[in-house]
Amino acid sequence: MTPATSHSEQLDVRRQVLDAAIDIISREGVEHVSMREVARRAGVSHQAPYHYFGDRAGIFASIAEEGFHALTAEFRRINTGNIDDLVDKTFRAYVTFGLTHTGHFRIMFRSDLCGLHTHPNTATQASNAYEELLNTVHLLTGYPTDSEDASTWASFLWSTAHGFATLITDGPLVNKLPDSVTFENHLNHMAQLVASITEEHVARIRTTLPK
Amino acid sequence: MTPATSHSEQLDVRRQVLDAAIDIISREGVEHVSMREVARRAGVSHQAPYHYFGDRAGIFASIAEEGFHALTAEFRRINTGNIDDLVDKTFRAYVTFGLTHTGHFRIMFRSDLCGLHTHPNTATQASNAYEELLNTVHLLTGYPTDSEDASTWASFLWSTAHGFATLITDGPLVNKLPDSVTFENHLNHMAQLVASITEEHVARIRTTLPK
DNA sequence: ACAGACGCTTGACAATGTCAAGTTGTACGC
DNA sequence: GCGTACAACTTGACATTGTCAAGCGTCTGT
Repeated sequence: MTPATSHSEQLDVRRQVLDAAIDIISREGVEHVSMREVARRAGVSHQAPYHYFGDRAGIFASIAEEGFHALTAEFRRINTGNIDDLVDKTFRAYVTFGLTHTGHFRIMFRSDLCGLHTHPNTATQASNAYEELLNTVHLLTGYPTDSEDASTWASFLWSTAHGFATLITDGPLVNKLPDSVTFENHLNHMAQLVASITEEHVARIRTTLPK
Repeated sequence: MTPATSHSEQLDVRRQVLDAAIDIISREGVEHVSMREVARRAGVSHQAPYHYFGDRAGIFASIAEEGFHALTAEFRRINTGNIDDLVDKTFRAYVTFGLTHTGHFRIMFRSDLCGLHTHPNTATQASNAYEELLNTVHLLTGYPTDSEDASTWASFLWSTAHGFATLITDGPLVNKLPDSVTFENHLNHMAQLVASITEEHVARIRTTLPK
């Protein structure tokens, strides 16, 4: 309709398309994201999104890229602060991220929606997140970041937090708790369990392999 | 074309539709499952699947139902056998299930595809799996299956295995391992880590809370 | 002044999910 | 033996979708 050429609106369309998609994903699920609906919400024609994202997978790749970038920042913030309770903080941060950025989270691990090797920028951001988690493991255990032990530990931490966040956001787990248990309580107990279990093990490693 | 009324083909269409969908999901991802394609593969008209499943979500609900049923059977088999190495066996069984039944696994935790409260049979099977895992926790720790501690532990085991399986089947994790680490190795180390970490903690609980 | 890019738009196409309305065989009550 | 009812489909239609193709106006550099 209107030409919409004012400078302040230049990149607005890209942002609005992304936000529309993120909103739909978090409310209704990935399947309800359509090119034409996000275009409609951004107030542009059904082909405008193609200019910025190439195709539907391109939108998802951009969302995943944002997501990994934000997650990396969280990990880094934790690692560069007070390093007490690293496991507890990282676990909570991951789960909280999944709950507060559901629109991103639901995309980030869907290789069928945005193949990492066809979207290298997304792959880079995913790598960065994993690298930062290896750093967490290093701070926690002392293992060098390129060691096999470190990758096992990083997988353990990521898997545990990822599994919990997934089951909470999408899975059948949340309804299966005893009535007395609120979600907050459950998260607290899980974070505590993972942290204590991990730190016991780390302490034992440190005594058998001193320095 | 042909009438196809022989008795042996009575429920064949239902099965063939399901198998076609499962095959597509595991090979190409959920998004590539279409009513018309599964009908085509089953050799029937594009409306035939509606007779058995109602709508697209109905197909996914049936697949998830099968998946939870099979997973429950695995858990039960482990719990009723030799109860040594319960954690290791359960972890491996879960991850192996995800890898060998990818078509089912990718659906089972997608509430956007088949809402559990609109598909009660699926919800029942999901509950059964969780109950059996609570039983695992009971055998492992002695906690009563309806206790808060048991649900925390069940969530821990499920989350860890689920997260790992998800990251391996769909996530960016698998490419991030050091070159020297094969998948088999990684699974072995993870299973061992989770098992040892858990059993250390269980042993400590048992000494502080005797009997 | 003008070529080319950027940021869109309009138009078309095949494919999809689903509603509505048949059609065909089989089972069962009477 | 016949009608009714149901199961297991089929055919047809419709709006909506992802994407290709081509066009249009505005800015930018030369």
